[in-house]
Amino acid sequence: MSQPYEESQLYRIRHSAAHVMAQAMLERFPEAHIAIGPPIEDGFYYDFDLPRPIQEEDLAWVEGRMKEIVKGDHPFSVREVEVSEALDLFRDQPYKVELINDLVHGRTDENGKEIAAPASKLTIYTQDTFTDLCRGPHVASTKDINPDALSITFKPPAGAYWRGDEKRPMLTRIYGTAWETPEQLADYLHRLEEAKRRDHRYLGEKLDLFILDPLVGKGLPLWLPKGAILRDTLERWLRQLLLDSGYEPVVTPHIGSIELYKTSGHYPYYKDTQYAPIDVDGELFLLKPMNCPHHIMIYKSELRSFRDLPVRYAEYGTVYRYEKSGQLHGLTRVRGFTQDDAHLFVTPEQLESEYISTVKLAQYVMGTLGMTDFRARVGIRDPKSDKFIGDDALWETATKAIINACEQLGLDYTVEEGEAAFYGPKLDLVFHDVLKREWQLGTVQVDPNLPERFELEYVDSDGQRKRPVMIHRALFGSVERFIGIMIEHFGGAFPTWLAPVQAVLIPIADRHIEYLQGVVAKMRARGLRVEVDTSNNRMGAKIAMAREQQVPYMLIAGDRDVAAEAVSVRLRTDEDRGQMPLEDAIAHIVKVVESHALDL
RNA sequence: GCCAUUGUAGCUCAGGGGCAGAGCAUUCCCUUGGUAAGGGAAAGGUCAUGGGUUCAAAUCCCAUCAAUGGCUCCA
Repeated sequence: MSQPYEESQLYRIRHSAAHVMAQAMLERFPEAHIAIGPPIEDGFYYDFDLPRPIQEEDLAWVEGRMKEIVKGDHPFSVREVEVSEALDLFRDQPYKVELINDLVHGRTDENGKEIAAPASKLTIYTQDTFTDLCRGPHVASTKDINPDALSITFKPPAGAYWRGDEKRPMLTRIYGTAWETPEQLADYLHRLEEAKRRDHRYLGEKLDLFILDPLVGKGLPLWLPKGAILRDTLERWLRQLLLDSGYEPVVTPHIGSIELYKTSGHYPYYKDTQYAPIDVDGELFLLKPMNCPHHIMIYKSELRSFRDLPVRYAEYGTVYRYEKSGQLHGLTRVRGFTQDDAHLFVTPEQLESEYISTVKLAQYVMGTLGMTDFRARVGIRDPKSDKFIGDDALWETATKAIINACEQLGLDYTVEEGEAAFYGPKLDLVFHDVLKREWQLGTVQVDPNLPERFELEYVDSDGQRKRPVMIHRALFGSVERFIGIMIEHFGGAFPTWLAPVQAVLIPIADRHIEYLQGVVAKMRARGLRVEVDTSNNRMGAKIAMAREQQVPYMLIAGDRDVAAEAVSVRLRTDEDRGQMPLEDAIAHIVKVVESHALDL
């Protein structure tokens, strides 16, 4: 288990399967050019430059042919060749020639990564009739690939730029998946199904949470009442938490003068993702792409004493960013979104402890929601890039403060170069969702640069004017994205305190409706969100529908319950709690809601 | 934005040059049923939009718009 993926048998199987796919593809498309085909998580792919678009029939044929080749028991043989021989071997394959030249001239490897030294020898692997430039490793023989644990038709073909560069040709990428046993393949396909069932776009519609309407505009979600109450509940909770933690709410407008963003330095960095400026009487305004400059101006509105610090301003700030149409995706990638944004202005001495308590707050918030599968990523600047402003000393102390905080918090963190914000280094909490995709949610950033640019000051105890440090932080990141991820995390079965409908009251016959309407009044008076199902369905159908909607509690009432001032309690988990006195049932649900419990 | 695919009722989808279809949802009627969907009827459509080919287009062709899977980028 501790063996790295790259050294595992599964990795070899997938790498070898990619070669088998390339062989079959070249049989189907003899004039195709082949690019690269590495193993990836859960499978492999190979990129091709094809003479025509690939059809489903082609994929089916190639998959069938792959299984034949695999059964053929062809050994994978490796041979070391001179550069000249390699160039000759692959003279009809321009992508391979480019790879060879980059390797021998010591520029980059097949992944586009820089390499330390030029390669003097190259290796080629051959199975059956197919030879590929490859560093290996491979399985001994094609028979080590289980034909019943192999599929390339499970996923549609995709476009991919040669070497990931949007200026280079668009190739056709064919994904495959391969496992050691058919059971593992079935398991994987089942996982994909499960991910589909949890997809927030599917659940968003099924649970009436939000819609995206082309007439409104793409990437601009509309929150339906049920989605809005969930969002509002989440926002109110965090707002109160922030008030309790010494934050002050502020409110800022949706557009701002372009001069503001030129001063902050945002303008050149965000140019590509901004909407065109709005001309108002000859003055240019931008739809707000971020909130920080506005909060800075609030800080600047009066002279600050060291006694005032830390100043903590929080806002649900809606920002607008132009995203290319192809990358819009449900709630997780939109063009107008709301950050749970806050900016803390602290003295250099306060930085570390304030930073630590901010990260702790983020951990508390995620812990309460039961979303705890995180990794910590420290993003520092890439010294070779010009994407980062400010001088080295400021960056160094800011970066040190973050690393120190991580150490003190005992976080398991990685440091990644080039991942910083343009104004300072940051710690991102990267969440792993059910598909094992990574999402940056919370971020806590140290910014020594904007205080410089805006000439922020405070008067210290010695009467001297000094420069504060800023912390930019968001715990959810984007409320839209966060809720999208939350929908998938819970599969729509939200903790009771967040569930749009917390209980459905189900009468067994119409004569029980009146009793349940009394129950509704009582529960609503306790702040619960409940509904009576007065539809003309049988009880079984009402239960099925409440289950579909993932309503946590179903309170059923018939003659026996009315007579006993009780309800029969059933949970969305199918657990039957039996008859409970009405007051007990209500008290239990109120307790679950107020404690933000994850269990019912 | 780029490559590929798709767009038919509110939703999920069938149909594929010659009368517009089903299930669920909606409305109404019957049924009043004790823990995963009782029965019947009605209503619902410029087949994404615009142009073209044809005696005839939802169906074939072109363009546009949107969605989906990827790539690149990102909260």
